[in-house]
Amino acid sequence: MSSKLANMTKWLSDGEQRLWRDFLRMHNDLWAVVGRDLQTRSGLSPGDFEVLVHLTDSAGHRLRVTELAQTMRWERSRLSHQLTRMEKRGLIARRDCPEDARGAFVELTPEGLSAIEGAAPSHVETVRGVLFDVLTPRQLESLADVCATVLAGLDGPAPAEDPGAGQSGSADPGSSTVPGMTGRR
Amino acid sequence: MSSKLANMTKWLSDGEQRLWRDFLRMHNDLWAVVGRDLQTRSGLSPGDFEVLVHLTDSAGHRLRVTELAQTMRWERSRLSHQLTRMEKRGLIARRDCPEDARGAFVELTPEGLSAIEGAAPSHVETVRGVLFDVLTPRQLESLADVCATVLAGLDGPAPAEDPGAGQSGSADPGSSTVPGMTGRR
DNA sequence: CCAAAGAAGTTGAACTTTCAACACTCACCT
DNA sequence: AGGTGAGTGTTGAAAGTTCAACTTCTTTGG
Repeated sequence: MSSKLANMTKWLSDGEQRLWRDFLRMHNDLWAVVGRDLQTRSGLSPGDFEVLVHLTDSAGHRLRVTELAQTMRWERSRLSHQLTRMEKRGLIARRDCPEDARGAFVELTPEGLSAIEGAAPSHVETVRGVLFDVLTPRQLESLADVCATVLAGLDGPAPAEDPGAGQSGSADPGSSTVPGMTGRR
Repeated sequence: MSSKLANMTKWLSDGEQRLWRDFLRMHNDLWAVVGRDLQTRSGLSPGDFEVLVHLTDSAGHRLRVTELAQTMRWERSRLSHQLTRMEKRGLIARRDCPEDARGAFVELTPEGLSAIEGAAPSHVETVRGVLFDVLTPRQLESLADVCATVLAGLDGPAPAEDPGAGQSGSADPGSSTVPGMTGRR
């Protein structure tokens, strides 16, 4: 038996392992704080808030369901359930789409608008408190750099196959009033 | 009197907003890849894997439930449900605790051990592929620094101003064979 | 024009996570 | 003793997520 060549794993070093755990834990704890703040101070779940953010950011405060799902990187089904719950609470409304009878618009209601306007200040404060206020400008720069690099690695690493993955222009017109999120789970 | 001081929000700048979104997206996408790999290549959920990691790391391959929950930062209830599912699949076993009749041990079974041994190589490979292979040593250093700072801020957020932010002994005996995680969700 | 393929959204069932009890045991106090 | 308060772990229901159909409409190609 030629014992070693084929499947040796290059394990993580101690430092790598610590970094990986810390990285996960950082997000975990940070997100827990932010999510709890949102929930308790505004009665919105992170999912609620994210939907409202994207609607607020969009022209006419309305979006096609699929477009919203792609922006949020949620499955359409998950979003549909979420929208049903939010519709029940009056935060959004569904509208028929004249151009494509299969489709539907999601529209921000006045209630939804005031909900996010009420939630945003405290949310921003929390985000500052856990991230922007504790890191130096240099650290923030590094973090931005790391994020960009990792995301680039995830978006375009066409390894060997899978023709249908091209996500080209990262059209993310970060715009108006309220800070954004991207889900978890 | 300065009229409008009370409730002005200091919003996020464009750059801050972009960083915040990218940060969340980075974790999101990265975690999606890692989780999917785990699930499809080993039949283990991230939760399964994390439980197994911590049991593998512990003396005697057994831990008290609360200890495990604290390490993982899961609620006891969530862990209990998770353990029930894993017990059904034979990955772990529950044992009575002689010292404290209220308590219980969770123990790694042979099946659990071989499950994680089978899963680990591919998992490590994936983690390298999305993180350690795409970042330079300098970037990794920065990231480690950022993680440490943010975590310190979350752990000991002395509400008022605290000049000497203590770096207490974060006793994390990162030890044996397998890389760790910390749960999402 | 019509059948087949495909896209948009929704739905129901299974699964996971959260939340609020619950049962049981321990530790302390008089 | 014996009562009370706290700690350990489990449970059931509600909320949220995933997965695989399914319905409806659009597009494509003969």
